[in-house]
Amino acid sequence: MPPDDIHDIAARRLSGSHLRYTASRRALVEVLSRSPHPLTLPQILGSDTSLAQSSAYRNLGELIGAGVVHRIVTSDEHAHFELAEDLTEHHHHLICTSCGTVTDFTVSARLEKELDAALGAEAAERGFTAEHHRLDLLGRCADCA
Amino acid sequence: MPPDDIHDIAARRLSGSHLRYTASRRALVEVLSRSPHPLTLPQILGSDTSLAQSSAYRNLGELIGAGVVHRIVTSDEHAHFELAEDLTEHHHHLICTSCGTVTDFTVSARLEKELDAALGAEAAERGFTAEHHRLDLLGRCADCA
DNA sequence: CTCAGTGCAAAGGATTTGCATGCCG
DNA sequence: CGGCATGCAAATCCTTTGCACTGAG
Repeated sequence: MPPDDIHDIAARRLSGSHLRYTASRRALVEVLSRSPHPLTLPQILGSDTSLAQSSAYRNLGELIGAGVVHRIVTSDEHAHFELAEDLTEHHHHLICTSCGTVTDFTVSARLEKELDAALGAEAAERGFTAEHHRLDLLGRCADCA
Repeated sequence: MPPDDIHDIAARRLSGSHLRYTASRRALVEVLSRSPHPLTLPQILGSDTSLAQSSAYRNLGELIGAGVVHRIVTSDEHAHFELAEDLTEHHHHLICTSCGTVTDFTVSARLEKELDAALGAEAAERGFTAEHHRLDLLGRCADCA
């Protein structure tokens, strides 16, 4: 999907909640869409000091509420942010327990399907309404090994 | 495995780091071993007010360091604690995005094996040293549905 | 004009840490 | 006796919130 569409979608989802797709919000989506992996708030602000930290958190919150951004919680001190899966594609995370870096990866469609089947059965059995699954691999990244 | 063995193992692992298996620590392990699912610190203290909150956090930290306890981070405000997998058995979590409750479940050995194979391959390809994987199902529990 | 967006400063809240005391070995 | 363990209170630090001001439509 062409990069521009992401902004169109984001704008549409925000307007659904009477929220504007301001330059700040567009910038956040832009940064996240360019990154090959989820980013922490410090990383997001990193270069661009023009946006106040509180505004960044606030806007990410709005974007999350609108289903544009997804927040990933690891044992790392900071949370990590990435675009919602339906704006990218379903994937999983390699999480370095040493430096906290999060990297994306995918598994075969077949395995993915088996997972969904197994999880769906488990959920049904307990009256649990499944929203989505999370499969992460924890360990040491090449740099920290 | 008989419950008592858990304490023996815990004591042994702690002593390896010159740490004592005190009554407080034993109590923490006992509470976690009796619970059918991971607990938050407030839940752990819950009934037993005899242990100071700071000591509970500190002891859980020691137990985690000794590989006796495992800390689970969700988007919930509190972290959840459970016994290390080698003291129980490999399992996964159903996490309620509404009330934060964490419930255990397992999948077939065959699927588990496929997962390990797929994840292992992915890790090897990137020079990532895998420690363990995490497969969770997020959604609404029966009570919150 | 109205109301959402933004920055700054202050508040929140889970978790950690400093320090003095208690207690096991 | 020496050193870990514990309580209490204070400190941390990511994240959220209050408030006044600015700006888009």
